[in-house]
Amino acid sequence: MSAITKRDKVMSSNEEESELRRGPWTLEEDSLLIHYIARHGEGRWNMLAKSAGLKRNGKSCRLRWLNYLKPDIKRGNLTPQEQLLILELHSRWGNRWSKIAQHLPGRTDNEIKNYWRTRVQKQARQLNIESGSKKFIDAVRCFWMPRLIQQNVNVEQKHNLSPSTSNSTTSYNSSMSNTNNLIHVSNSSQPPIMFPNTSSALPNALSPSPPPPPPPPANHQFLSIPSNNLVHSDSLQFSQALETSEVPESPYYYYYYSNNNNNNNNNPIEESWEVNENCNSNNGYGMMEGLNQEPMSGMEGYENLQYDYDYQYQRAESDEWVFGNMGGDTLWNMDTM
DNA sequence: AAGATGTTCAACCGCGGGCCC
DNA sequence: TGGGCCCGCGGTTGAACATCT
Repeated sequence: MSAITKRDKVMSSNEEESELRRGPWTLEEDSLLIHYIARHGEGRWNMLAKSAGLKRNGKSCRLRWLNYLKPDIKRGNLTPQEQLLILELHSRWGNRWSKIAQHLPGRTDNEIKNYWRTRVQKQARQLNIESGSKKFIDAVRCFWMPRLIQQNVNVEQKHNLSPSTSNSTTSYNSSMSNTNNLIHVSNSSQPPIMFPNTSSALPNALSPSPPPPPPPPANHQFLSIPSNNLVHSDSLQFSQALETSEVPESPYYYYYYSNNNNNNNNNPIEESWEVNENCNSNNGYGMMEGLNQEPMSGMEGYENLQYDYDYQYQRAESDEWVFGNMGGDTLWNMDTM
C-alpha cells in the first residue's frame, strides 16, 4: 500500500476539522462530557473528545470542563473578599490569571480575567487612568480595596456575625487572630474583617507588625472625600479634590500594605494587609501631625526599609478620607464592582 | 415599541513550553 | 536534535442579554 503522505494527513485533518462543532455547547454535549470524565477521568483531551463521541476538539472539551462543568466551580458574583484578593494578587502578579485563580477556589482564570476586563478596566477608563499604571494601582489600593473591606464589614454585619453599630471614626486596635482558616483583623467595635486564608492567602498578616509606614512623600497630592459620600453613596465624585497638596491632620487611621522582601521562603504571597491604629502624637507617627511640618521629616531610620507602603488616611475628627496619588475630576463607581 | 448602545461571559485562537519518540 | 503532539495560558471575539434613547 502506498505510504500516507503529509498532504494526505493534512487533508484528513482538515476534513475532521470541518466536521467539528463549534460555538455554544448543548445539554447533550455537556452530558456526554460529564459522564465520560466521571468514568475515565480527565486529560488526553483530543483522545477524550473522540472516545466520548463528541464532535469537538480536545481544547474545546478541556475549556468547557474546566470553566463550566467541573463540579467544584463556584457560581454567582464574586464576593467582596474575592474581589479584594483579585485586586491584591493582580497588583502583585499582573495578568497571571491562572496563578491568581489558584488562590480563589472554585473560580476559574477565565472568570477572573473577565472580571478584570469588564469591571476593573472599566473603572480605569472612567477614571481616565491607564490600567496597570502606578497611578491605577495606587487608586485600587487606596480607594477600591478599602471600599471592599468596608463591604466585607457590611456583609458581616448583615449576617449578624458581630452585632455592632458602624462607626467610621472607631480606632482599630490591630488585634489579629487566625481561626477557622480565616485571618481576622478586628477592632473593638466592628466585626472582624476576614480574608480567606486558602492557599495561605495573605499569611503574613500574622507576622509581627512591620515598622510604622513612612509619611507620604512631599509631592503627594491628597484628595478629600466628604464622609457622607463615603458612607452613603455608591458613586463618589472626586471633583471635590483639594487643589493643593496637603498632609492629613492627625489623628487618622490608615491601611498599609507591606511588601515584606525579607521573607525569602517559597510562599508565593509575600504581602500582607494590615489595619493599624494611628496614633496621636507621641508614638513615632507624630511627624504626620499638622499641616505645616515638613512631610518627609521623621523618616530617619526608615530609609532602608524593604517595605513598600501604600496607605490611606482617615481623619478621625472630621471623618474625611484622604487619598494619596490621585488627581483630576474622576468618578469611582462602586455599583460596577 | 424599537433600534442603538453597552455589558457580560462562554468560547475560540495563537503561542509557547514540556514531553516523547 | 528536531519534529509532532498535548496542554495550558493570555488575548480576543461575538452572541445573548440589559439598558438607554
